[in-house]
Amino acid sequence: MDLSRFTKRGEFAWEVAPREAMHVPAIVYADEALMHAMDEKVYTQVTNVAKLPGIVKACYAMPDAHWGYGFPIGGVAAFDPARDGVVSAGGVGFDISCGVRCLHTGLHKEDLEANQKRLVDTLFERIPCGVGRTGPMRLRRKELDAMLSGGAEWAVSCGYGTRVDLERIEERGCMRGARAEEVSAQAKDRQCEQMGTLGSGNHYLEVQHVAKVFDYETGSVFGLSPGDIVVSIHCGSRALGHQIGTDFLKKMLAASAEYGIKLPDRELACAPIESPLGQSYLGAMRAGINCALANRQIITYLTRQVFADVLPKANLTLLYDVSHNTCKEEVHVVDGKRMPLYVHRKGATRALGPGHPDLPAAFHPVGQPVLIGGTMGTASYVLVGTMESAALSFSSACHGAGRAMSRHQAVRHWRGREVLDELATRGILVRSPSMRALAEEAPLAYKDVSAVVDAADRAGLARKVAKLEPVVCIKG
DNA sequence: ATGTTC
Repeated sequence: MDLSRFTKRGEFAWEVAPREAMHVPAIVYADEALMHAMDEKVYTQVTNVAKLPGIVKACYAMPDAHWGYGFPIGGVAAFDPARDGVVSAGGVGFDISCGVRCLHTGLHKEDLEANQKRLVDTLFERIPCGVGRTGPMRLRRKELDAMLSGGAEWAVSCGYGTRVDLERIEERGCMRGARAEEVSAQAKDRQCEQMGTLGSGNHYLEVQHVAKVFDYETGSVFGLSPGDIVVSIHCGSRALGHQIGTDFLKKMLAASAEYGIKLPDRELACAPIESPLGQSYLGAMRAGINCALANRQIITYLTRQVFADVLPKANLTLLYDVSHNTCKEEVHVVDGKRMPLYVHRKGATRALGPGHPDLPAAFHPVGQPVLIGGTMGTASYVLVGTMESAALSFSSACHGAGRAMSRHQAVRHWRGREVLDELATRGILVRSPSMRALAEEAPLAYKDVSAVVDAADRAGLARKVAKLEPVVCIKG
């Protein structure tokens, strides 16, 4: 990316002052090396979003930002409903409420040694993954609607976990204000057999060990010590979220003209928050959030069954479950005034600081666990939310490594079998229904997740707590 | 991300 258009604001923040139709500045958080390597499209997209009606304060890009549909992936933007602020389907993304859930196992690295192969094979056998795979249940319309209203709370009421799990899920497992009736029949039909499935692309289930702890005090509050075994699940709302995105993009494109919104890019199609279409999308999108929360809860249930068979000593309890593709109503301070805003986070993790009322009591002294998914060959990180991120990024941080190479390029560079074998020599056992998917997801097709996390840490978006390294990975 | 292109 050409840096000459940015003004440096400290070592890790780069600002574009409002120009042309921009209402607010655009700010990218990254170090100089990540800035140089960053997709040129991030500049175009982050400055385009700054032109949308009702945007407040600034449009942000996280250190892992790259080219997305309309908004960059790694983008954060907040809109004021009282000043014609908008909601955008492309600002949430197609995989509504894609997120990461991390589970303690109570096991230590040595406990795995004799069972690693059996564990990966059993997980692969029992956890449906890959394009179009169906899950362990088929929901009738009424049950599906209950799921869309209830999220993980619904899943627990069906026996997929306990109420203790809900405490450690964003929104306590249920996004309020969901409107199942705003979700199309097509979206529901596509989803009815997909609950409890991982999906494809960068989605995965990994068994990881805590390779390093940077902050022992917070690590102890999070229950993370060196050598501990954890399970991380990265997936979202499957076909349902994708269909909601497709349905509403079409409606928003037609409506943008009707509402007199001048779009800098058709992909930024949106509707005023206070309009019937804006409210309809928010209701459907919240139903999509509940679908993702329920999905991760059911996958957790399946994972617990696998551990009960393979490593019965294990006890899987939630550290936390947090999304990185949402639009949520939150109160933030802008120009010294507290106001309700609609915060879009697309490939950006909510990262609440210490004492925030939306956090469970256990996290009040330190802040929210911020779960950063890596690639199958590298590392994942657990960060903790800071007080200063409220002013820096509407309490948001990065979400992963971010792609450095397109899927198409990756397939030309590597063969899936090579990737699999190379990882196996490093002690990482991977299973996937698709060799092509493994080539697409080759670790080197991603940016260096450690550099991304360091930049987020140094910028003050969130602080490093622990580094997780994979042992076993199920990839869609 | 996605019944990997209505």
